Amino acid sequence: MRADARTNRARILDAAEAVFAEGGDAASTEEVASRAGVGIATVFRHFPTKPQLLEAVLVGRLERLRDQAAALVDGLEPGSAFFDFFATLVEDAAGKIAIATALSEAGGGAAPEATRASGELRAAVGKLLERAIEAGAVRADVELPEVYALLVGVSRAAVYTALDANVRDRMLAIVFDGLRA
Amino acid sequence: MRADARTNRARILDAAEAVFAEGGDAASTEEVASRAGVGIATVFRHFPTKPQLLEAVLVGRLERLRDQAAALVDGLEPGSAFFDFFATLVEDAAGKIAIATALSEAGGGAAPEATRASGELRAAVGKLLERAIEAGAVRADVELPEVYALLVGVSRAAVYTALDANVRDRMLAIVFDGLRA
DNA sequence: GAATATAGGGAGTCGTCACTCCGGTTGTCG
DNA sequence: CGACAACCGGAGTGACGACTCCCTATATTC
Repeated sequence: MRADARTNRARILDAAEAVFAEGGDAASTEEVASRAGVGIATVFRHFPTKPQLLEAVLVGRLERLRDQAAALVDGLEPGSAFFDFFATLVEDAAGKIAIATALSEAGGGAAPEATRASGELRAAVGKLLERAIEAGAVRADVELPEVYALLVGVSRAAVYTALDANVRDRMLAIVFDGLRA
Repeated sequence: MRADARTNRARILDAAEAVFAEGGDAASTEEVASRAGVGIATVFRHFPTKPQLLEAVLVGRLERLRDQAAALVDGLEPGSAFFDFFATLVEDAAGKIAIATALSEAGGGAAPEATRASGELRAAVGKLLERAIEAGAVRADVELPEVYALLVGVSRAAVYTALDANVRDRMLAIVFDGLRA
């Protein structure tokens, strides 16, 4: 692969992430191309169909989240590691439709890479949850599926209602209380 | 207004509700028309633009929810009235993209009717919450905005993750615990 | 039951968007 | 530095969806 091809690919991915974060997947490919400073054909050469471009963005996001979660697993406090990850993710999701979509599109489509990445993130969150339960910071009868669902739901709420930070924190506090007591 | 016009209008609204519930607002107007058993032109005569059709569906849903909430206010137990409404709404939202959208689109667009209906629903939920707090079923420091945000979020989670009933109930239980303790 | 306004239907129109074709450009390797 | 392959860009193309035009059909009114 030639050098300019590699940098263009990266530029396209960055632009696509920004564009889809703002406009959702309804945003046009042409918008992505112009934001990346390349022609449309270049976008389609790197990602032959729009779903494939969306998948690439999705996988990037999921892997970054997975790495964040994995890094926190080896951190010090299991309890705050779990809650911090939860809160950070929701905070990041505000204004970024794509993150919420990334979370929930978990293997819904027939995109193998996305399914894999989603599974890995889920596993990383599972580890975080497990440690938090062992440390007594989360109720023992809480399981991964409902935690994941809450993560998805609260993220989407943050995206779709123009939530100011205050309300968002109060909402998180309620959910966290439910996870603890 | 002629009789057939009235029945056609109702048929279109019903069809639109079903179609948009399944496919989201990306579903085509032609699909709505054929499901209603009328021509496309008829749909456009009653609702001159697609946003207006969407708004009409939205207002219908919001008003029905508002009525449900209002009916529960005069019911017997304030605590279970609140939690029942919450649970019922989330249950109904599963598989119906439109309900979740209806909740969150709350005055986002410049649609006056929708804004009004959304405000009325919000007020009805507010009453429900107020009574529940007075009865000691919900913590006193909980306020409407975060409750509404949770309603939106949990509904969307139910829609976008293929949530089975079991996980959905466990998720609700966590949120309810957070609202109580 | 005839006259008339009102409503319906389906074949268009127009714009948009995903995707392609081909002539020009540029990195790379001997 | 020159030649070749890899890459780029932008003007197309085809499909699809929102919306319109106009002729036909039906409800209403006297």
